[in-house]
Amino acid sequence: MAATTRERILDAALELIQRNGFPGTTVTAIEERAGLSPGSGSFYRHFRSKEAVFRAVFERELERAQRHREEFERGPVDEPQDALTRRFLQQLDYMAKVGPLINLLAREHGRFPDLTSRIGDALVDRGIIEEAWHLTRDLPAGPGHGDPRALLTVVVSALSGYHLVQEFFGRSPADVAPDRFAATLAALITASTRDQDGR
Amino acid sequence: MAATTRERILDAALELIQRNGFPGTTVTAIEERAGLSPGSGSFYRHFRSKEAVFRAVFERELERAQRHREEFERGPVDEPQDALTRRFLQQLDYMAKVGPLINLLAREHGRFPDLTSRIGDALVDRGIIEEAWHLTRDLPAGPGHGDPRALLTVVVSALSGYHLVQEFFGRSPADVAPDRFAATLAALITASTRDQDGR
DNA sequence: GTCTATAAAATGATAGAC
DNA sequence: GTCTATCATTTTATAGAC
Repeated sequence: MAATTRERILDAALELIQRNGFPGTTVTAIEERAGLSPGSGSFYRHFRSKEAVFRAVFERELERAQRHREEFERGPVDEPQDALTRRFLQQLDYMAKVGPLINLLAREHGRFPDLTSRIGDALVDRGIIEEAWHLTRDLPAGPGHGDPRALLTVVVSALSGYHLVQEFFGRSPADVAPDRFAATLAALITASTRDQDGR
Repeated sequence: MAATTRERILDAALELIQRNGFPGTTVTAIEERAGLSPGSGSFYRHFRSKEAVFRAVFERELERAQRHREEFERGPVDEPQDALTRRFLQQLDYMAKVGPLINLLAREHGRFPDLTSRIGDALVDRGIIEEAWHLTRDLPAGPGHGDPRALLTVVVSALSGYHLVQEFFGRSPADVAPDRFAATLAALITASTRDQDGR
């Protein structure tokens, strides 16, 4: 443990920026939450500026996201029918773990465009690629649907939307729990695929 | 036309708060964008405080959202097969129209909890109810799926997610256009429903 | 590495002339 | 209803003692 001051500052900045945004977070508040004397300027022994700490927070969260994704990719997903459901639940779990990064994005997209596009690569694009991989593996005959790419878009949109609605409003659309949501999404995919297979 | 100063201030505040958030928007910047002398304080002849103008902006956007929804509900949706696709495209269009409100939410949820829950009622809950209504009407035998409520959650999540990803990153997941997305989502629903009907 | 003290700028808000 | 001028406060950031 033994968190260094630098780490406590990063924790404090992440927490506060998630809640209040970048302009809404003062250096004084960060110092206070990090256990430093508020207004003392001790912050500046560790970071050059407020923007510098934001970028450092961002980098740390992006690395965490990479690590979560790696352990996620090693997870066992080999069963035939329920594989999709479990896969979707894992994706939701992953989104919850990288929630801080998504919150930073939701608040500050536009302020630091360079960072925004890097989140896009890390979350959405890698999410798409990985989902494509698992869909082709988990479905009996692969995605037999007419437009596999659009199918991916639907899946990624549904997972993202479910997470974000929960994040913004504190509850899911229609108050349906994650497992119920995931099972229904999986059922839609498999039913449609079977249908298109011409059974 | 002939926008009053009050309306120009509301426009300026909406624009700036969407981009920079509430704490990131200064009264001076609002004045400048509204054609007033920046830093003059003329703003305060029209609004008591920065919070007051935020609330006024919010109310105006909420009223606009209600109006958009009313004309939306009067739209003709009576064809059998493509009705769902067109319905989903209308929903996406509606989300684009109430985009400002969604942006205010994404940025400032948590700062004004009373306003957040009102957006939730107006957008998500009314969206759910209306979607339920149209699903039961547009599908041949009604939603034959095993869990109609979870199906609604999937639909609303997918539509919300598609919109928000586009909002945050400037492009849809996997770069699939709205009509392709809507058609695929509709195909999923109808295929699944037929399947459950036991044909 | 943290503190006190403080500089320099920005910001929310007000007073009063026109 | 808008302007100039201004105030009080907050905020970013620095200097120097310990």
